[in-house]
Amino acid sequence: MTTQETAAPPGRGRPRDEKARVAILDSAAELLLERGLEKVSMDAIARQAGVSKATIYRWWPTKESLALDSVYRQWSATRPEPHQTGSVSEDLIALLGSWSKLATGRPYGRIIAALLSAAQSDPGFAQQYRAHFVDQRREPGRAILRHAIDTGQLPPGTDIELGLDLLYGPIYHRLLNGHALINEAFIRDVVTTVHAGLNAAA
Amino acid sequence: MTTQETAAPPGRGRPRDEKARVAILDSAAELLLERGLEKVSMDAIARQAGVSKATIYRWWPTKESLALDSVYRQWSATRPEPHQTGSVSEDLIALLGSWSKLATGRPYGRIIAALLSAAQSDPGFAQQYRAHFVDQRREPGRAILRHAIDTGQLPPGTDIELGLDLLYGPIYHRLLNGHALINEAFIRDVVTTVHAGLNAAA
Amino acid sequence: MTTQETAAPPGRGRPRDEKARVAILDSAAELLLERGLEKVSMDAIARQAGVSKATIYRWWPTKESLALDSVYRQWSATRPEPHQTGSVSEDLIALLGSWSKLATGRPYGRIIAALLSAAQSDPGFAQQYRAHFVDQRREPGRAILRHAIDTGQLPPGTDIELGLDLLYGPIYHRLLNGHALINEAFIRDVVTTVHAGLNAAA
Amino acid sequence: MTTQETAAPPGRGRPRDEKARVAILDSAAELLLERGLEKVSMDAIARQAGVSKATIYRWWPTKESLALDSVYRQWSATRPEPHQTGSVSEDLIALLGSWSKLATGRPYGRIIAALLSAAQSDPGFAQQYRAHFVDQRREPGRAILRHAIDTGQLPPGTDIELGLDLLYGPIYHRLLNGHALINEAFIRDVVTTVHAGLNAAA
DNA sequence: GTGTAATCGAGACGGTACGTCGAGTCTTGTG
DNA sequence: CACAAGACTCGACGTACCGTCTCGATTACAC
Repeated sequence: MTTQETAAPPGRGRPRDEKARVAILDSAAELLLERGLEKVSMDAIARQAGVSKATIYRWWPTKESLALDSVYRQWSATRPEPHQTGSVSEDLIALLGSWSKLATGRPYGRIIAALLSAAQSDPGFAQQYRAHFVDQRREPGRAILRHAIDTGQLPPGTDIELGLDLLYGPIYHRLLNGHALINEAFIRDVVTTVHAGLNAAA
Repeated sequence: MTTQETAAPPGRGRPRDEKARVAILDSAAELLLERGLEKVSMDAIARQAGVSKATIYRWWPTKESLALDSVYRQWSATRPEPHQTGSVSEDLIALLGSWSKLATGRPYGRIIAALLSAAQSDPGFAQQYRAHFVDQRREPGRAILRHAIDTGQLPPGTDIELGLDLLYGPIYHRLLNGHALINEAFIRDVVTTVHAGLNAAA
Repeated sequence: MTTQETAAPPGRGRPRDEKARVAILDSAAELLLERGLEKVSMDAIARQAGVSKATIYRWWPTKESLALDSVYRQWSATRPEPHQTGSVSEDLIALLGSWSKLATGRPYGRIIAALLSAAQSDPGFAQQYRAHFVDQRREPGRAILRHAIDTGQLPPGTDIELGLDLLYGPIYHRLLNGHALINEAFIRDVVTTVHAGLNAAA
Repeated sequence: MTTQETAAPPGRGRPRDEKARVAILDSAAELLLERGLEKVSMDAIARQAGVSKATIYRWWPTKESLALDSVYRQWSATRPEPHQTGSVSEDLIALLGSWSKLATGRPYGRIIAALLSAAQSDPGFAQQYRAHFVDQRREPGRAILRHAIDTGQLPPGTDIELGLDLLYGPIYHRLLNGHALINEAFIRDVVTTVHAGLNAAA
């Protein structure tokens, strides 16, 4: 689930200090939200976590990978029950609404932007980023769209990946560019329009 | 149009060296495309431009602002005539298609991502970024949508800003996340679906 | 008297601005005494003098040469009449006393030290420094010693240059090292001891 | 004996790299003698020593303090046995002669001048300079003069500090001003005259 | 008066070094 | 082994001066 090996094999030597791991992730998250990725130094994280810098580097190769794990951990902690109402629109609005609330509730936007930026020049990191943040988020949406096709709320030939981009894209767009607010009405409008469009365009 | 003041009053003192200005912008663009923002140093840009670092800092406060001007200059150079066919869909496809070709033709994506990331922590820079890259891009789209409403191709109450987010969002989403290709079919699908959705949802 | 050519041949072109020359020398002296040579920038001198930097460089090749002229001008302004009493000791005490008062009255020490330091690596400047500060100061002392030999207050074979070093050396030593005070008693002791020594050693 | 703290308590953390310390001091000395203080950059010293600039700044706050340690180290290495012959004059000539040979053997003069200059504007540095170069040098001379008083070669009331200034001052004077040579004859003349003077003036 | 020639203020320029900061590595001793 | 402490390399940062250069504007003398 995280970037690095989960642990050493059985029990050779001193075992990994779990408290240190948690302290690092928590300190990182806190500092990242407070200052943003590029304004947070590894020394600061180490100091805040009461941990040696070497200990961080033993488990995370770069600041970015630590940030990724750190934020992912926070986002995973608040995983809301995807309440299936049966209606595509309502399910999507619930899904995207709760996620957008999470994303905009604290300054995650700039961490996401920084990770996104780092991913542009590092294919390996890009893959990790997508695995944790893109795929993980798209999967429940994909399930809802699939279910919608099965129940006839969307035509059989519907391009699910296109649909997901049409749903997530606009929200990410506003999240990153900040040119307009992300509120419930916007989420509702996006879902409604895309739903209608996918039905009509078939 | 650029970041800094256009010039001092009339002619007091030695005038700004226009050749240096162009050399800086060109060198910056070249290096940025080659390596990405964070891997390009001001020293490298200065060296490449045959210019002193102080001269760069005299006119651009940060590397980011230079990158912004530099990329904007390149994008402005290739401003294609938005050929109005009269059909919303065709006009939008032409607009978004030519832009996406420009954006994906060279590794602009990572520069955009870096600028976006910088904008998250600097409101002043965010405003500049939006003025140059967001607003500038949305305006022709906005014109097309307005015209579509006038000609009855879209219902009168259509939310234009929502429409623009639905059109640009998915493309930016793929550009930045790289989880799927941006090709003509995708552009066409986005436009078609959004057009249909805006008509149906009214 | 100064470092640079006194003027252009006859009168072709705009003549040198005398007010600027004085303003530069005065501003330099003021700033030098206030901050010391290495903490004073040419820009600061130019600003203070209400003069362009180029104007300074037109007449003085380096900051050091300007400092030399500037301090020399101040020291020359207060040239006290060397009142010949007829007694070697009294004449020397008067000479060295008035000079040491001048030198210690304001922080000239650090300017002298800086000039001295600059002279170590630049033979041309060293020569100028000596001409203005060393020779100029030794000459009246030399006259007194010569007169002392003529009047029998010092033996005929007295090494005058040695005597001058024995007189000036200790004062400079305290001026530069600051390990002990330079007061009238010290001057008197130096003169008395050296006078006695030169007489006894013959 | 040096500028910085000798070490951290016992053994916490990686110990200071002794090889780096020596390499820095040696490289500094070499470059300083070659070019003089102001023409040597910290980068050059770091490069020559095969060391990072940060490592230098960790242990020496300024270039001047490094130069001081560096030169002091060299001067300490060649500490000649002060051979007591019993004669004040001979002892002093031996002492001052060997020191002046050391000081003039290589271009230490300009480094001394530069340190002296730096000391003029920084009381803390001035104190360090005096501790290393002035006091350290005066002490053996002081011992000789004290012994001379004890053995009746100098009168009981002799002002030792005055004597030291009369001895060292002229030599420093010639060293820094370069208006005349420092040779054995000069040293002998200085010592003889001062010795005679101190005896006669009492 | 009208060149002609040198001056001046303003300020941009190339260059060099500064001293600092952060990333990531390495080297100790301790648990 | 893991880990705390902390020294280390590397490379970039943004700033400060230096000394040079282009401007346009001024001020004299020579014609």
